[in-house]
Amino acid sequence: MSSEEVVSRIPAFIREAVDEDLKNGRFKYVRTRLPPEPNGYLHIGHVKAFLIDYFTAKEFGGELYLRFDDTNPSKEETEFVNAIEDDAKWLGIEWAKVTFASDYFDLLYEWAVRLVKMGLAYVDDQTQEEMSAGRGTLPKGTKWSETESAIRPGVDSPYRNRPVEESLDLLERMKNGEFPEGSRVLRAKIDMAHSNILLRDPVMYRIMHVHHHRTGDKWHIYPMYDWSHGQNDSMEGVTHSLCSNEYIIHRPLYEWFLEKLEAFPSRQIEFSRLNLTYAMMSKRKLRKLVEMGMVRGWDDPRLTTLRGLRRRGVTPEAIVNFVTGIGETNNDSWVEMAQFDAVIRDDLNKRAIRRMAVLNPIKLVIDNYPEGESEELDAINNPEDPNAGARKVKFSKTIYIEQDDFRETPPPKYYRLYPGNEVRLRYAYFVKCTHVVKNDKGEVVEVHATYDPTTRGGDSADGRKVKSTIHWVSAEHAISAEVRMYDQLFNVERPDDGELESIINPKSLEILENAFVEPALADVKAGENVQFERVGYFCADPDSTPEKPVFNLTVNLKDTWAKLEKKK
RNA sequence: UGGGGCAUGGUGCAAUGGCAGCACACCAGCCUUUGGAGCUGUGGAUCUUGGUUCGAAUCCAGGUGCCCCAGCCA
Repeated sequence: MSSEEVVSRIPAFIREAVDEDLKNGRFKYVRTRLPPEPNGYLHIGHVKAFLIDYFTAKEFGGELYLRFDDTNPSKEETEFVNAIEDDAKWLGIEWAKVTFASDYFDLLYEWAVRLVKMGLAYVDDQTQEEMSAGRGTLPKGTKWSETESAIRPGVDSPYRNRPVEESLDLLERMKNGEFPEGSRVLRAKIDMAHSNILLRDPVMYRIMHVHHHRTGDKWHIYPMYDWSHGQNDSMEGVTHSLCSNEYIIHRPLYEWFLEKLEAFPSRQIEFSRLNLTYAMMSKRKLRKLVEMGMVRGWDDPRLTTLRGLRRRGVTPEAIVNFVTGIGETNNDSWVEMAQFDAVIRDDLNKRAIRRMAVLNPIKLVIDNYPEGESEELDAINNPEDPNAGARKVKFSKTIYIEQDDFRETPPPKYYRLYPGNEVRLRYAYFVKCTHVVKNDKGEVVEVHATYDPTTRGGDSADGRKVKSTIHWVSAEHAISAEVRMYDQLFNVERPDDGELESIINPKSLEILENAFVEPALADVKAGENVQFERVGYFCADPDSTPEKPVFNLTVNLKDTWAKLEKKK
């Protein structure tokens, strides 16, 4: 009946799973969680998980918890907790409350004691090497393809059947800090011959004499991911624990613990991670890029960190539209950056005001325009948005135009300015090129033209047409600006594959110091989106000063001519 | 080699036994005071081999390819 269709932001396979759980009574409500580890800044790869969690809760009338996974104090910092929260808020994610894995350390320890008492966990005194060998696997670093025979079954640890009381005592003393790091661990007692290696008595606690950003020096043992994540989900009453495909093999373990403990049966559901061509998602390499100074920081506009995208001028709406638009499955996939660019353009086309800016200026002198005079012309702020209003732009005898908009000898299909050709100056007049002035080296330093005063505003009274409209700024009135032009940071499509030094694009940043923008941009605020007509979308950078605004290229406009010319 | 996961135009996603469709990209054209935006159109895909069925992208069996796992990381 209704022509309106409710558009879901989550994939069918998740919606169906949640529906089923609600129908068959496994759950009576929906609660999801975002589990970032506070050891780095958020990038667009995280956004996919964030949005699936957020929209799953939202569409089922449930709630979302933001839970920091701070189980490894040697890697995590408070700085990142705040940054992640800020970024998620900026994105528009809303949560019912913020929690920490460390909030549950006490209860988790009680649960571990229960498992020991049930005979389902034990303290193991083996060295790491002994444990690894006992697991029936090859040394770290071995490629699966180099394994010549079937994987061997594991061998029980000599400590596997030690008395419950002994494990209990040892665990207590591990907690109290009586033993050196690496000397003992608590392991679940599952099955050393299991075909899924994760179930060959996985480690639950390891000894770490490390200060924790929230619990201080209280703990000397810290839980592993598998002995924390699912338990926290359950303790918080999280119904659906949505994560990436790499955790599929962890699911049996996730379920084993909760079943044995007869705890709230949170359900883990997986989906594939987002890969974006020409983007770096590896936290380790992202960090290296920053530390080596290959980019200017975590918020460098060339990075697909949330902070980088924000500084570049990408709006939260564009990010959400993009990520929900590509859909989710269990397929490995690489989404083309061009698709992201298209969404960004679509978003900015509707919201960005239009201004004229000349990035690589060359002087155009209008010989028949009166010396020393100027006038104001009407220009609209956004043809896509009538509410954006209009402005005045100053026009005078000497203006700057783009070097690209003039050729002394035009190639075929070139419609812009060249000797003898007439073009329209946007919102101003028709001008016809008469001659050029060159320097000693034979380079054109000035273009001369005459204008037709009857074409004021850009329309000819006699109905004559021009094939091209170019942008300009009045030399006398323009504001000097710095414009930062960005290109792909990497010269390979899938940068996670290669070594950083060899795949980095040395020309990913070009700084144009001598750009000019129209006076209406004098009071531009950092973060403001603007389209430089015929060039691209830009965003005012925080580095801007009242004397000299700085702009970042967000994304260029589609350039049919550039494509045409490239083909030649 | 053991276990697990995934295969639909160039890319990403639909089609839940009944005409293989959408978006991005590509190509051609229309329109244009942004060579922008918009509009129209063309081309191009079910990994493979069998089977079940009136009918298979979908179900079954075999094969092939790619990805993940042998941290006291998450």
